[in-house]
Amino acid sequence: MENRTTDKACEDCTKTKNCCVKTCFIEGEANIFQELESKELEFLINGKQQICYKAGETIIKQNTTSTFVVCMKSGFAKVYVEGEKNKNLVVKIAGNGDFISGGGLFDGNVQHFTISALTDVNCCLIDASTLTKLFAENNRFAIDLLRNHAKQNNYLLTKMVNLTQKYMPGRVADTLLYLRKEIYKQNPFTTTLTRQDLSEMSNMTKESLVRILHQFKNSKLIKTQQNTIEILDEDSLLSISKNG
Amino acid sequence: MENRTTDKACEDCTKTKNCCVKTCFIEGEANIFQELESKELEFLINGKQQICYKAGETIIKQNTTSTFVVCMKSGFAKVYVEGEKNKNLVVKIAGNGDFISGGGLFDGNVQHFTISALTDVNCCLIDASTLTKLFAENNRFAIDLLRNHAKQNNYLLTKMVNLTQKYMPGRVADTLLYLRKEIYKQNPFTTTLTRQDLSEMSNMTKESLVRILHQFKNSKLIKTQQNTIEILDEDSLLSISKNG
DNA sequence: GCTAATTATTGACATAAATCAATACCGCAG
DNA sequence: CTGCGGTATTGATTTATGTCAATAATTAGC
Repeated sequence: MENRTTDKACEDCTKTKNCCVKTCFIEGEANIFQELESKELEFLINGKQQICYKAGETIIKQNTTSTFVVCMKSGFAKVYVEGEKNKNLVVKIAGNGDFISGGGLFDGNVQHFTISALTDVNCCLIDASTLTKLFAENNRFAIDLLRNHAKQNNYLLTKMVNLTQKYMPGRVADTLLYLRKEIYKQNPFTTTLTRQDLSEMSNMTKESLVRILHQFKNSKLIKTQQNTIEILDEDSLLSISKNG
Repeated sequence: MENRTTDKACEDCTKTKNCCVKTCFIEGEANIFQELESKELEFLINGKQQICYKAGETIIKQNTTSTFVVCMKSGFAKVYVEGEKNKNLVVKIAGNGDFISGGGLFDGNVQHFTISALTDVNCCLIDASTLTKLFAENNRFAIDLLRNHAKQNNYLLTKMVNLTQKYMPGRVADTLLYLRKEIYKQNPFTTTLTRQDLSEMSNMTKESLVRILHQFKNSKLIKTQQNTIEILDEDSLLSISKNG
């Protein structure tokens, strides 16, 4: 838990205690706090730590023990598993409002993935014990947490099938569509992900990824300029994703 | 939910209402009911259906809508995702006491995998609404369910990395060790899984699986006789699993 | 108990994708 | 502006694994 920095936004948040949980997680993927009453939120807020990370910093390190759950306030982070032989598998990109549980929570407290900041990241660390204490008062909150876990489960299942049963072009198409639709939500999107990162999302070498991007470019499916990618023919990418 | 049969065990259970949840899930993987009080168990038992399936029958079909959670009482079932092009991926084998949630529970009620009986199976179907009603009375139960989901999550994460980052021998070694340690829990074990099933657990073609088994046999790592497999050199298999 | 139908095994070949290697490009420190 | 470290791109080659095809071995039906 080294590498902490405190910027202006964090100071503001500490002062008002009104920023992170209460205000910032309304729109997120999980929207996990919607069921909480004010006093319950207050309880959470008192227990949390709001931390800022610089791009490149490690937020959670795989195989370390911790009981924190990460709530993203701003910025993007990559969630990945470090395999043997220096091979990583990027599981997902976490963005605004995402609630990254799983890991060791409720299961031994050992983190099963590393989370690393792609941009400057402002996030909260909430201790698991704070969460579980709330269950007694508000069981709908437990259901929300379960829903978050179930979604994650189904996401992993789908990803596993995609990675094992599709050829490279299909996997790259998946990665591009995921970034466009789920993460950046705009069409020419600019990313801080390197080709290496993209290849680790798509389960292939960086050389293979580059070649596929080149093919897509030649076929007028996408346009690329350094780290800016524009999807020109979404329908074709979708059909490639469905394995053509 | 067709193909229901009722055998003696089920009749007994219906009479006594003391069999499935209360008695049979003490030793299971999840042991999800340990936190429940008697009257809460009674509530569950009243809402459940105890069903017997014959080997080969489908218990849950992917992409159908249902709100059931499956609790295995006896027998084995395979849990698999049906991908495109008739390619399946066997995610896990469910055995005695296993609690198979995930699927659509808390997330749209659409099943994300198929469960099919490998042997005759005796199991309970419990409606999700029955479970969630219990949360209000007993929040530790929610935590147990969360733990079950978290374990499943971490299992999927590990499996995903294994399937994508290991060569075939490593994947087959994983499959054999999994069956021996987690499922059958004895050394010469006899399985009803076909080579096709084994290959779908290991993400390869049946031909490749057969070849690897043959290699293992030649190297004196295992002994096979039809559907009975004996692991002779567990240490070597473990080292192959760690990628050699 | 015998034929039909699955399932398992083995071999020859094709190919998707990794590896190795070389060069080109870019951002940054001086 | 200039050289340096990392990132990106492209090509040549190797290799792991799938596909196709033929045969053997089991299991199931009559």
